[in-house]
Formats: sequence, structure tokens, C-alpha cells
Amino acid sequence: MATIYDVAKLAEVSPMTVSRVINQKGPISEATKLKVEQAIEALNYIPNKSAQSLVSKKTKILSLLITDISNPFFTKVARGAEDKALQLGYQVIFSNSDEDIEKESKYIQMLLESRVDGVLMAPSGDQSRKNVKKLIKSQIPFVLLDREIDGVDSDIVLGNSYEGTRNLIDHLVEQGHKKIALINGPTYISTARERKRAYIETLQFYNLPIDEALIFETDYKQQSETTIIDKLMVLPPEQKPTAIFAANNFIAVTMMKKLKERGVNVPNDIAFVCFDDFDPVMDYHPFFTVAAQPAYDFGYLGTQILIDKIEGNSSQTNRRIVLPPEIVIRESSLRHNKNPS
Amino acid sequence: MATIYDVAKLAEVSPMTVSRVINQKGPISEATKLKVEQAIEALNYIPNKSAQSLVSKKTKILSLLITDISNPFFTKVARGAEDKALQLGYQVIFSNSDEDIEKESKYIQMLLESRVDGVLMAPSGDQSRKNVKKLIKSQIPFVLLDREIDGVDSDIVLGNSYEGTRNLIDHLVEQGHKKIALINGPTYISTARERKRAYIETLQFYNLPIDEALIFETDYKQQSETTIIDKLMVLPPEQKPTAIFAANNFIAVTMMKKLKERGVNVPNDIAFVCFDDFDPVMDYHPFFTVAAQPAYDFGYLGTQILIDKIEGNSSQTNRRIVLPPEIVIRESSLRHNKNPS
DNA sequence: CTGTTAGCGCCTTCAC
DNA sequence: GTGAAGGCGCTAACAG
Repeated sequence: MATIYDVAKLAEVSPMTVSRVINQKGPISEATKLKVEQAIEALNYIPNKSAQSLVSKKTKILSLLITDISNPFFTKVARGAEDKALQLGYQVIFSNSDEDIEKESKYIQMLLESRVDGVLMAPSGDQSRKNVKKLIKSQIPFVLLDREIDGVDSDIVLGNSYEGTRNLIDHLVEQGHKKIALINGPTYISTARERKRAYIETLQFYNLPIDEALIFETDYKQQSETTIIDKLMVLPPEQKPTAIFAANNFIAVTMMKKLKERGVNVPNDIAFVCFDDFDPVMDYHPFFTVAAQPAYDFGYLGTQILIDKIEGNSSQTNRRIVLPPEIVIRESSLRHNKNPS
Repeated sequence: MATIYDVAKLAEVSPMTVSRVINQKGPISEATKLKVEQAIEALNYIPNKSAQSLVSKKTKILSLLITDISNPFFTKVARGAEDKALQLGYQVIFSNSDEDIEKESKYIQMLLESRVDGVLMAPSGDQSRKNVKKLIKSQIPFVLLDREIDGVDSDIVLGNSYEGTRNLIDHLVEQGHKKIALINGPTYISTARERKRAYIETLQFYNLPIDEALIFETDYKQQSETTIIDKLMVLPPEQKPTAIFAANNFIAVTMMKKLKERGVNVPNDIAFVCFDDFDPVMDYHPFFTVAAQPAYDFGYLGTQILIDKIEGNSSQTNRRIVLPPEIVIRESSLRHNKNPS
């Protein structure tokens, strides 16, 4: 692999001159510039970023640390992040923590070693505080995505979990539901806390009772607790919920599968709503009533803010961007009244 | 940010000794090792990968160059790649070419500059040959995913497009269909070529006519040609297809949307099948009959092969792994005979 | 078991 | 407009 010296020799100039033409800075005569470019071409010379980074202390690499790219929500976040990164000349390394603090910590260590210029992170929960502290200690800029960490103030792009939840419950109540089960994520994750708070406060607003037997906590992962449905189904008729609110899309899918196994029909036997949308398949064959978040924008805006920080175009105060979810009412929460199509 | 020299000074040893404990190689006495570790801790020292790379000529970074992470197919590929990479101590940079050779070329340049140790690539088409040549010229190991490039022999992991298509058509013919439209991807992409070949040969096998008016070519992207459905719908009854085969999931979604707009019911008015699956939402609310590919394995195995090549554990001959698709028959290709549920 | 020397490829600084 | 010297942080090769 050719180096700047090889090019210099061929072009009969100094390495410094070659460096100048590569980086297009400093004064160069057209003639020598041409010679150098020909030499670069002839030798198939490609600048070595490791060497550049060593000097410049910039890698032009961002780290995107999410919980699971398989979740359509994070897929869109990733797409948004990558688009903005490309625009601004950065590359992005992605990592899946799987909601596991150990895995997350391992990645934090790796990204510190890589000297990435900045980090976009959807923390696995409040326990991520220690990892964020590491970033701060190493002075590497970061932006949180989707989830806050209790007690840390930082730049962040997230959705309005409270509002989305309230609107979803509003809808359910309008449909006549009074007993609504909440199948939540872990409350050490800020979104789950907010969704629970909104659930409770909205029920209270409607003077509906809060029944602890209808509130569950599982995790946001693909395989969540399937016994919840069983517990719900054995409840006496006067306590059994007529609607379920799942706190994210993965929980929704797991619960729906279980309901189906149990022979429970949605929406006729029980209504169903959830947070987060699915992939574009829903565009033509909609089913779930959801609070859909602008996930692409989480990534896109988060990356914009991050790069602003990296390049020092940023204000000192932390930015906090809260994006509203869109309530999309579909079949899963609407009791069939006409002939089914 | 502390360097190896700072650590050396604090621990009262030479930088080389520090290097040895970091890399856990070479003989070290327990005593000095401890001293060094304490110094590392005290200074919050983290090895600089750029510097290591400059010396070792290894970055421990892989490039995953796909067309669009938003496609659930590639999402799974990415997940598989990342899982295997982590196992083996690599990080992965991901990029979306959007089926655009220009964008792909730009990324190839970037990854060459980054000196990634290897590349996993789903080429945008046969025109990607020039990019692959660049990789070869720079001697950087690569593995192709999902798509072959006409005229290039390489390690590759892909699906069996021919078999998947044949099985899908078999199914349609069994359902009594004789006029089946093909809405294909661009034939400069190997999968589209194979799917077309299988489509034609299978129809011939059944002594069914090949009607050019039923064969279309659009692209594999999210927004494909929507006039195709219009063209299909104005065909005279004796020519109008009773079934549609879409060559990938994005095409399927676009066509389904258009059919819906046009008031055409699937599967009652027309049957529908496609290549590639969607996200897990389908697990409980299945609709599309598909040839589902083991996308996760594409990424997982591809990464395994790539790292084998990088680390020289590889045989000289190129490996070619062809994974069979799974035909999943669902609602979209089955005419309703009972009361709809 | 530990240290010294030299160099990876590039760029900053300062001459000319 | 161009070049020489030195150093970024680390490690291979050799010495002791």
C-alpha cells in the first residue's frame, strides 16, 4: 500500500507537498498539484486515516449504541443517523446492547479505545449512568436517544411518552373501556416510567380505578414474559381487562401471539394498543393502533446535534428535543360492528 | 488523554512494559504488572486504537455495505453480522448504498481510507464490479452478500432465488393460477435475473404461456413504479393475471398499496406472493405468502467467512454458501372459502 | 523479566 | 510555493 512518501518520490516533491494536495490546503502551484495527482493515481494511493487520526485527534467516526437494530424503531433511528452522518462526512459504527448493561459497558470500552468523535446512545436504563460518566470523564461528546437517565443532564432527543400514552388511553376510554391492562417495560427505563405515570394519571383523570392486578412489568426485548396473558385471563369477569396497552412493539407482538394461542380474538374479545410502530408492511394492511414515533428524526436530529457539539458549533446548554408521537388508530382497538372484510 | 508514556512514568517502568501488560503478551512479573495496572487505573488510561492500527496494520473494523438497513431483510443481515463481529472482537461500520452505484462508490472510497480489515457487501448490481475491483486491488478481503456480480468469482453467501421462486410459482399453479404476473427487480441484479429465469422455466415446465405483458421490471427500493398495477388492471379479462409475484418485500408493499387504492382485494380478486419476509409483526397476524430467507445467517456466516479470510484461517478457494428460502404460505395467496375471520 | 531504538503514515511548525 | 524536522501513540526487534 503506497504511502505519502512513495507519492512524493514519484512526483519528485516532498511528502509535505503531497499532504497539501490531499487536504487541499496551503498554497500549491497548479503544476506541482498536477504532478502529485498523477502520482497518486499511478500508485493507487489512498490516505491512511489511522495516521491522520493520530495527528489530528479526530476519527470522523461516530458510535451508534442502541439496544437492538432488529427493532423497527431502532432501524429507523439508525437510518436517520447514518444519513446525517454521511452528509457531514462521518462514518458510523453500530452496536446492539440488547438492553444488557454488561454488553453496553463492553461497547463503551471499545468505543473509547476507538476514539470515536462522538456517541449516540439509547441507554439500556438508569444503570447506564456509569457508562455515561465514562464518556464525560473521557470528554467525548454524546447525545442520548429515546431514553433519559435518571439524574443525568445531557443533550437528548426523545419522544413524548406521556402524551402518547395519554392519547392512547383517551382513545380506549372513548371506546368504552374501563379496565385497561398495562404491560410495561422495566421502570428503570425512563420511557416505561413515563408511560406508567401517564397511564395512572389518565385513569385517575377519568375517575377510573387503578387495579394493580392489571399492571405488569416485563422487558422491552423480543422475548418478553408470556405468563402475563395467562394471569390476565384467569381474572374474574368483573376484573378482567377489556383492553391491553403494551408499552412497546416487541411486547405487543409477544402478547398478541400468546392471545392468539389462547384463542382470544383482538379486537372482538379484547382491544389492543401499543407504543411504537412496525415496518412498512402496516401501510397496506394495518392492524395495530399505535403511538408511532418519528424514529428517523431521533437519529437524524441526534446526529446533527452531536456533530454540532463535536465541531464546536454548539451552544453550551444542553439541548433537549422532545418529539410528539402520532396516534394511529387501526383495527386492533376497534370492535367490529360491520361485517368483517 | 493519558498515553502509554504517562502510565510508564507513574508506574516507574518503560512504555514497552506498559504495552506488554495492555496486550497481555510477553513475560511480566506479577509485581510490575500490578504497578502498571494501578497506574492505568489512576490515569484512566485507554489504549489508542489509531496508534495501534498504524503499527499493526489492523483496525479490527469491518465494513457492512448494504443497500438499505430499513429493509427488514438487511436489518437481519446486519444483526447477524454484528453478533458474529462482536464475538470475534471486531466492530462494524455500516453504510446504505440505496441501490445507487455512486453512493456505493463513495462508501468504497471511505472504507478504503479507513483501512477496514474487511468488507461485507450487498452489491447494488453488476455495475459494482468496479468497486469490487478496487477492493481486490487494495487487497482488502471481502465477502459478497445476497447478490452475485456477473463475472466476478468471490466468497459469497446468498439465497437460492431460483428454488424460492419455483416453489412460489408451484404453489400458485397448484391454486389453479395460469396467468401470473412477475414484478421483478432490475435484471442487472443477480437475484432478479435468477427469479426471472425461474419464473419463466417454471411456467414452461407447466406448459403455461409466457406473456411479456405480464412481466415488469422496477427497482427493489421502497418507492417502486406504481403504474405497473394500472397497466395490469386495464388488460382484457382473458389476459389479466389472477396472481402476482413480487420479487422482493418492498415491491410487494408498494404494489399492495396500489391494489388497495384501486379497490382490488387480495386474495379474493388476485393472489399475491413475494420474495423476502417482513418483520415479526407477521408472527401473529400473517398475511403474505413469501419465500423467507435466513437473512440473519447471511450476515452471521458472511462475517465468519470474512474474518477467517482476514485472519488467514481460510482455504484458498472461494466459499460459496447458498441458503435455501423457506416458503411460508399465508393468506395473500389463498382464496377465502370459509367465512372470513 | 525489562528497556532502548526505530518506525508505522501523516501533519504541524517553522524555515527557505 | 516548497521542504526539513519533529512528534502524534504505540509496538517490533533487539539488547541487556
